[in-house]
Amino acid sequence: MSLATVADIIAGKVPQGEITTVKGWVRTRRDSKAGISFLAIYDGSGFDPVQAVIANTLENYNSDVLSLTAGCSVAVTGEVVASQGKGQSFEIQATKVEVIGLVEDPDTYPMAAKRHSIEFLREVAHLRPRTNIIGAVARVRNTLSQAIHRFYHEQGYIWVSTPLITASDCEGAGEMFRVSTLDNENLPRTDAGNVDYDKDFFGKETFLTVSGQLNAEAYACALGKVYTFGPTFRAENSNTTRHLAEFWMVEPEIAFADLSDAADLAEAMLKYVFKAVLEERPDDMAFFQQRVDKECISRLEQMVDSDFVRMDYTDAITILENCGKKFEFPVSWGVDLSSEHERYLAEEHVGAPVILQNYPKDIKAFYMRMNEDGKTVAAMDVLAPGIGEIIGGAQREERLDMLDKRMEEMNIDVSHMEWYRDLRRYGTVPHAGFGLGFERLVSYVTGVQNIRDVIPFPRAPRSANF
RNA sequence: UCCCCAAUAGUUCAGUUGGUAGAACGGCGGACUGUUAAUCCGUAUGUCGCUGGUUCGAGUCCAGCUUGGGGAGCCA
Repeated sequence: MSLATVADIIAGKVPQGEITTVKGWVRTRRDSKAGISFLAIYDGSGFDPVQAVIANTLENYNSDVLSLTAGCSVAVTGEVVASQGKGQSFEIQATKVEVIGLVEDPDTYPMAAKRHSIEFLREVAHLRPRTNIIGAVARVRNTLSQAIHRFYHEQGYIWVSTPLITASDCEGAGEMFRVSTLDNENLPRTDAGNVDYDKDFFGKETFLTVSGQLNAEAYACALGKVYTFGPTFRAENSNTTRHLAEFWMVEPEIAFADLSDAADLAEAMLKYVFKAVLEERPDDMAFFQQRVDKECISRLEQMVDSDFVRMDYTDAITILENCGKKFEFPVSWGVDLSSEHERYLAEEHVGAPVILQNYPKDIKAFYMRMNEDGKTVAAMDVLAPGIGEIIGGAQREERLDMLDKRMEEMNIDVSHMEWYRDLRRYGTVPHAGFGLGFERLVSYVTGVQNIRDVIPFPRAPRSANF
């Protein structure tokens, strides 16, 4: 007797005639008074449940089997046989049904109904992985995550674990969460009356990181090709379908590389992970295609086979100015593109993700490399239809004098940045990298529109439940 | 943070000019069937988000608040 997953049984990987046990949860029960019941059992191993056929001759048929409802946990033992019914190739002819855990009140079990709004499921985040859609999201998310690690590993990148607690308050990527062990009710004060962070755990002000990039640069300037993949925190009061206070980010950093190399890497990485999802999760993707977004599979298939469009910011402005469309925010060279502009470029003008490059220096961060024109920096954004910015990256300023000039222009406190300047003082090299918002990637791949539904327990302003 | 919309049964929703609460699904009971989110019959659902106001009377009108959704800004 063996223990098998639902996925292996319905895929025919368990030989017919073998006695096996599956452990999982009941999705539905259908009774036939002709003398049998059918249980659809899922265990998370794949999208489709396995059917267990249970004869009323089983000793606990009346006492246990007939009281099973959606959500009950069971262990079913029986012979794997070819199914007599339509809808599945293989099923289990049960010889034993063991009830592990009943649902104590089926009438109020939140997951019992057939259809739920995605908003309701958000309120029961501890139970929603039991649904088809959130289960599928979890598997696709895992596949994307594994594929990202595999991609960088195969390309010779080192995975660097950058710190989540940081003292750099000038990363410029947004508001930060304070990390402190001080007693808020009784804060220590300096003679001048300010909070005395010398008394705090780290002896200085500390925060949760908004990006691992600066630390990743240090390792790239020693190990060549590195990446970070971990959680990131932004205390911005953003209430949208594409922002989280806690999200995961993939940040590769490449030494001896320029902007074009970073764009090449972004394109290759996206194609690699799209291909992995298409190959490894056809069951879940078929569900998303049927119920969430008709285009989700064809979109990925097209992208795997086509070159991404690359466009300079300056050319994008010309396109927007001449497209004849009225925008709420007027377009001219030097403005930061807003959602409507990015949407037009990605969704209407190109109809696919587009890589925008070489932005005006005044709308970008201090560490981005100044171009020869003195007006633009070697920055890039990957804009995805329906999502917007999915990747933001740049070639880093490797020239110390230029870096200092930019930090001065942007009023950045250099005192925390000496270590970062050292990277330019001791054997500096051109290098480049980008940040990929992992949840935005999951959202793009699955077609699930709200970012709060592609992370297990979303954290957002006024929302940190479970 | 700003703009718009919503809140009624476990869930998804309907509820007319203000007159005392309804359907479907799910649950429960039964019928029927190698069933496929089965089908058919029966049955119970409830602090109408909260507080106040208008009114003889408020799920319905008004104000404030709370929560949720969409859009914008910020960004990944």
